[in-house]
Amino acid sequence: MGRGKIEIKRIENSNNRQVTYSKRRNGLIKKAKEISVLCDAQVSVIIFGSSGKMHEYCSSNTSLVDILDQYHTQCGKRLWDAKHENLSNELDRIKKENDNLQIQLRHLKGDDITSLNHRELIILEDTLENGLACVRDQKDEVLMTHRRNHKQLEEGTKELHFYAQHKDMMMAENARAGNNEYNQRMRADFGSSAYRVQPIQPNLQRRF
Amino acid sequence: MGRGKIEIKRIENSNNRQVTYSKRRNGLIKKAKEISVLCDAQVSVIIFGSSGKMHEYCSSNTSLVDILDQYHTQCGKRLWDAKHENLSNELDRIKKENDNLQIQLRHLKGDDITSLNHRELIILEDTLENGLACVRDQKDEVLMTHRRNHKQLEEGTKELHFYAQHKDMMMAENARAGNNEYNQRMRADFGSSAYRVQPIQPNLQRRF
DNA sequence: AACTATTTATAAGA
DNA sequence: TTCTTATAAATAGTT
Repeated sequence: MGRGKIEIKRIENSNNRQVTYSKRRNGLIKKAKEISVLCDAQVSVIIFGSSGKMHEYCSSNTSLVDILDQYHTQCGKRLWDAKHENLSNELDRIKKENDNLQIQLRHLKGDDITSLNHRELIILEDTLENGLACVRDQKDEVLMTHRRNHKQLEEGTKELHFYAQHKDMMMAENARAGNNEYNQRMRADFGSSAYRVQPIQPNLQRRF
Repeated sequence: MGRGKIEIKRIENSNNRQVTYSKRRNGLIKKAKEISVLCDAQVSVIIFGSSGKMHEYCSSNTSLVDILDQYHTQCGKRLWDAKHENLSNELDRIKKENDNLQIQLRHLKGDDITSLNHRELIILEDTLENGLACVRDQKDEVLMTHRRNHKQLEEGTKELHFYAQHKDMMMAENARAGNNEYNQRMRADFGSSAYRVQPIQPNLQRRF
């Protein structure tokens, strides 16, 4: 449609090609608009020229995302690349796993167990008994550790009292002998952190 | 371009609209092919008619996915990224929930509890005791139901024996009296499923 | 689905 | 690029 007929094959003259591209691109988009209005159709046209620049048309009653959604629904092709598919599958898998865990958890808490048979109830009971035993052991363990710490603390205190008494005696004796250097060393030793009584830690207090 | 000029607005006659759609759709796709060949362009055309059926053209040197990738690169519009992001977020959320459940579950089974403090151990112990109580109640319940069923079965059997004895007596008596019609009816009655002893169901047997 | 009178698109030239 | 215009192509209405 023009001054002369042309063959439909790549236009070798780059200038001509660019001009034709520009004209026909407008024509194509005009046609797309027309069909969408005349026939109430949803149309998407995306064109990249050889320069790489993009031009797009999408009918007014919709959006490219809508159209691609429909595309996906209708032909089942996996446009939403591998990433999407993988994510989607993993989500499904994890949701199922989640449901399973929820059920197990409820069973262990004694909920929703009316559907279980005798064998399953026995397994559940065993699991709970075992868990309970472990928890009680651990509770004992924590208690013992606490007692041990407490005892050590008391022994430390006794020792401190012993040294303190000792110090008083020695200092009194040395004061009489005029040995001031010794007194200073003793003061320094007993003032150091190694012999200082630590208060019980607040978080330990809270635990018991 | 036809016998008469038309206004570019929705064709109200549905038959005309359908015909025009079909013609113009072919025209559009032909034009798309031509521009892609003549000008070395990448073209994608997607059309949904009012019936909802899809038609598609994509230039031969490429694919829709390629074109959408380029679209994405070039205009930075998110298109399906929003969806991707949603999926990704949900996946993270559910994974976290899953981890939590796994930890709770392990704790209830008595695993990984060395990090728990005394207060937490007590809560865990309570939960386990409560669960155990529920499970034992349910076990009892199942057992009682079974016993009740068993008893009913036994009573049924006794009853059957009574009728069977009764039948023998009656038949003997009637045989002496030559009443064959009565005997036949009795045999039919006691042979019917209503009085047949049901075997204990295999799945019930397996449960106990 | 074919036909065809007309309209529309566009190739080549300016 | 844009305008012009001769001509090819598309298509509206008809059969």
